[in-house]
Amino acid sequence: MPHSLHIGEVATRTGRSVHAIRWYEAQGLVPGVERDGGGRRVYTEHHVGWLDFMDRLRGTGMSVAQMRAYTALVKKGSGALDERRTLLRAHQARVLENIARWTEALTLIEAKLEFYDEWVAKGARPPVGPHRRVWRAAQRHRKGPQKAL
Amino acid sequence: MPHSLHIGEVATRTGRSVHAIRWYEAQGLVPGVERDGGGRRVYTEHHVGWLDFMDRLRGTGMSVAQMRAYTALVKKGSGALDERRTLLRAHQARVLENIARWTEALTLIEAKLEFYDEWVAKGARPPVGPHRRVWRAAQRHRKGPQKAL
DNA sequence: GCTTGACCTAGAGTACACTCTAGATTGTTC
DNA sequence: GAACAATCTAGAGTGTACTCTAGGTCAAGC
Repeated sequence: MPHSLHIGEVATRTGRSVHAIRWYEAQGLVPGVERDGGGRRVYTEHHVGWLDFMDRLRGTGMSVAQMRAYTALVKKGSGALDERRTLLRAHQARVLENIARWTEALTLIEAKLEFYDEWVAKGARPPVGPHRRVWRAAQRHRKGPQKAL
Repeated sequence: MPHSLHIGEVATRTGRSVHAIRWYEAQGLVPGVERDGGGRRVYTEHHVGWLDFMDRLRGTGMSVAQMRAYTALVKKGSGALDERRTLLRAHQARVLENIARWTEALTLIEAKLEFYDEWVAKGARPPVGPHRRVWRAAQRHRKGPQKAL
């Protein structure tokens, strides 16, 4: 007998607004939501876990459209396992790429901060030495246009 | 004598559209753009570098409003060095947080993929063992609501 | 049985960051 | 000097992901 929850509790537990949870359901991102006699949505722990996972996907830049596709595959059951794997692996690759991109940008930001620190310490703009070297090395890795996230 | 560029070349070099570059300028994100006799924007290598840096900031989730603030400080010159550092350090902290968040999500995605791999290999849904352990460990790290990016 | 709070639906509104259109001007090439 | 490409301005339109409003229903406590 799974303990059942109303939407308000789910909102508290997942840290999302009631509106957002209903909107997610309308977008096809929350399968298996039952209703009680009065027409109110009834959730279980399972839904809380699912919503948390959805947040992980969203929080790593997966679009709602892709989350919808993934959710649809999960609804299909074990027949769509391969497709589920493919979708998730594609996302994994994107996450890896993004971590790499963010890490590279971090190096640049750190170099700039060191440059500023030196500037403040010396009271004069330092020669653009190591800072600029880091920068140019980073530029070389930029093959083409980068889409923002 | 810095080689000068028109907006089209800058667009090609930075991988952004001509529209986007003009829009960035209108948003106060590109200081020091001169005009030629015919009213056309004239850029130098320096602007290309600046735009690339702006892309790094955008690509790591800095909002246009914050980029505008940073650009304004740069325009002010060495008097606003401290504020520049503060702003950039705050962004550095956000980038670090995000890398951590993405890395954590990656672990989860990997666990789910392993679970799927096992499922496919065995032909039956495996007991939710190590996969679920990783998951729960990750859940414990989630203190509260997480904003998507 | 009446108030109060949580819930319901449908749809409008918002924030952000572009992206594109229209109509005009400028510079170059034949 | 005509054609054509590239540029200009002002402003409208787009996509994404919510976020909120309006107007109503339902259930529990007094």
